[in-house]
Amino acid sequence: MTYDHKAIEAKWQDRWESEGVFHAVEDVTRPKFYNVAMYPYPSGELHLGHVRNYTYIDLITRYKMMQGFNVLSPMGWDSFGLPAENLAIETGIHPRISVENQITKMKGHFRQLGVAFDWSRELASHDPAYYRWDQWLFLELYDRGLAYKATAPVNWCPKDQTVLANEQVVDGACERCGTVVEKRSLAQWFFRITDYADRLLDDLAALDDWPDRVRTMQRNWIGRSEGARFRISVEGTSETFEVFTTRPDTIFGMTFCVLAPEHPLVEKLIEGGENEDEARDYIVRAGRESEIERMAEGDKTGVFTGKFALNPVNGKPVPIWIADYVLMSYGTGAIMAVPGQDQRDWDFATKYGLDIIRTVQPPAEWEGEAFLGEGQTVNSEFLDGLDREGAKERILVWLEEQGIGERAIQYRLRDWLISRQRYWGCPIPMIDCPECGLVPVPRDQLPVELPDVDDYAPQGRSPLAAVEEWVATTCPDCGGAARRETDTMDTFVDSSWYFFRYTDPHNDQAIFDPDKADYWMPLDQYIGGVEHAILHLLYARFITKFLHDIGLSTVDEPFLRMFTQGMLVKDGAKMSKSKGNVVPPDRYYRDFGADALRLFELFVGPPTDDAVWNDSGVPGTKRFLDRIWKMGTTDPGFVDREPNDDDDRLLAETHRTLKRVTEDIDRFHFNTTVSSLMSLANLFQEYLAGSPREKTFAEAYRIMILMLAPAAPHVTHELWELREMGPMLATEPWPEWDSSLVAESTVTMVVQVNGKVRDRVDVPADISAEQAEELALALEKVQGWINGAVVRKVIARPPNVINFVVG
RNA sequence: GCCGGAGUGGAGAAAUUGGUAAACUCGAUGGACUCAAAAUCCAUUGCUCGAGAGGGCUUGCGGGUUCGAGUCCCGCCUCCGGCACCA
Repeated sequence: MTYDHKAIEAKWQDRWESEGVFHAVEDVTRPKFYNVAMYPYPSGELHLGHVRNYTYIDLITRYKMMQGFNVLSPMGWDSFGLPAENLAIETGIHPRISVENQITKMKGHFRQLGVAFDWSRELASHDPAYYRWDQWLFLELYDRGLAYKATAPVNWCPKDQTVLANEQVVDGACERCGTVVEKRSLAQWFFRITDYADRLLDDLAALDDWPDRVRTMQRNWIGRSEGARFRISVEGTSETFEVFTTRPDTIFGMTFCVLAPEHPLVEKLIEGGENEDEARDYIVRAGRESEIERMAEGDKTGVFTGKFALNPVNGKPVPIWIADYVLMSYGTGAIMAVPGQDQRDWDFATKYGLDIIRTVQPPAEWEGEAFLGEGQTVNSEFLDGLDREGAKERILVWLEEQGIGERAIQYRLRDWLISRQRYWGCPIPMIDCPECGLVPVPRDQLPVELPDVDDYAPQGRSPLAAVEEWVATTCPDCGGAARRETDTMDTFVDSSWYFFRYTDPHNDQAIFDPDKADYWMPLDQYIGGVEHAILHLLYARFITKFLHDIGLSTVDEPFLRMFTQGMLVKDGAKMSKSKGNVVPPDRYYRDFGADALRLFELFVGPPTDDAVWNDSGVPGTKRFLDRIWKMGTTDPGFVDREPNDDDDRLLAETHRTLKRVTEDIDRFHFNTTVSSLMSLANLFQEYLAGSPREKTFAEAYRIMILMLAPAAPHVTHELWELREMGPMLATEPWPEWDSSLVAESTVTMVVQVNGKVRDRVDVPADISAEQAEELALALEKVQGWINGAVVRKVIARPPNVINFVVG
């Protein structure tokens, strides 16, 4: 017996839409619940991996709604970006057209899955009505000095012909296409996220409902180091350079200094020197190599500048070297090298025959290598005898007194490089005027719309640069001829604030109404892939803090509770379009229905873990739904009799299941939610096979339908209506369990002898230790195992277990 | 190298606090129904010794704590993820 899933599912999808069941309106009389799944890139296909995520978000939406919350669950599109643009290069079709087609397709998929979204708030980042506010946000950042243009060595992807943010370089390669990135020195736009490094780090501590691994990843990414920054002068000149160190206590062990090849002082140091040619040669080579190539060589390389630096503590001259193991992008691009206490400096010193002075006393048996452990400070004049912390404190005070340096905190986090030399993104709203310099586009001229181009192919500059009539403009300040910025923004700018826009998606006067944002923010639940643990989640936190600082948001953390779901794996790889192993859900909709598919995706394993797709699972969950359907539709009527033990047990088990299911949903154990419901259905089946059904069954069945509703909404809505159990199920309150029914009256007690299970016996739940012992000792098997020996000890944990220790 | 997480039957897995290891589902085997098949229903299904009654073993490996360990502690192995010349 099977139900007509096609007809039923289509019917309820229509009803939910036409009755606006999931349309959310601010309502101060009810607690709100803001529930968001990360907005997807509109790839056109919703595959089984996506289905898993959206089933989770939908289950929560429906469950919270039944619990009486005013739930907002919106959906939108991360529609700018490279995939659409690359498709345009291939086909010549404008990305807007392909993206909008794909959005239509995907909306159809969401509908077929029965996901409860509030479509009235739909947004798309490629829509000028949306990206206008990206540009506005950019200008707000610019006004406060948090958006700036600077020339710096940047990561360049030669395949995609664009720069990449630090976060988008994985193992030295482009995150998108896997091409090894090159270093290039280019003038680019940055957001000064490093200004927020401290807050981004400190506030992680309060995000208790985030997965620990995500918080750890962010903490490591921000990478806070405490130490000192101080100036070192170059012997025989008036030049100085600055270094950062976490070990100022080892300053007496500085036997040389190293500058990054890109360091601005390098040119002055080598010019006219004995080593000039060799040094120039080295700098050119280092500049050509990617970071991977540098590291692949293994061996550290460098070249002597010919100049000496003076150690500020004792005036001793030490050679200044250039080496690419010092990075221009971290700290000051220059270091004091202390080979005695730093392995990298040790390697370099031994290779080039430089001095090594130990300033921390290693253990007696210590041989070779830098010593990084704790020990007494030695060879360090006024620091001698102090431990690490004592020496650190002492030298910091000394450096500050001398006016040479100060305490400093250094972050691994770099500023966020947001410009891209690509077409399909939000134009940066700036104008370059030969007279006035960089001038922001006045806010009343926003949006700066993306013009059409003939050729999307990247050529090392944005395709926009070829659109002369667009680039040529007038300066808003002086009215003279000027040119527009042709780079577009990283799409992570679009996604760093879209959850604010959902709260007021149609506002054309402001980015959003702060009162509306105040009602909905922060998100009560955010769900997405762990691959966004650093990029998107860090950027979104940064922009939220900024919106807070300029008075638009009352919250400075956007996501109260974060959930990262596992991936769906097939043929040993994550299910994704780029891996070519996606399974579209269509066949499952057709053969088994969305409810069966949803149920299996919930059942397949713990939501946080990766799950392996198994094709025979969906028929299994469909069988389960068919059984539920059969129980509810083939009704022989109820016999009029007093409830018996079977009825009592049925109701009690139903309430126990209700408790378990409620708690499991609350802690995101959706797989056991489903298995509990299956177990209960098995009991129903057993009950129905026994004595004729009494009206207790109707109550148990009603609770079953309510519990199943968030997971399998279509078939449960139909049953609810068919059996005339009430108005629309979606808005029915979540049931509450009766604790007197949940409590067990009889428990199976395990009887152990020397820790081994020897028998089991049913006992009253409130049995005393004495009674339990008496009862257990009387058991034949137990007697057999004790066999006359002395019982030395009895551990009774009634009513669960009793253990006789025999000697 | 550093920082996380994981390892349980043929498969996915379960076991909120240290108290019946393997719930639930898939798969497999046998049976009922059927002319037959599908569907459905019933039974068996961790390994092992035993004709049976029943016993022994079992949560990556080796130790430990405990009356009792998948769960806690110590030492390993393997896999996955993140970071990685970050001074």
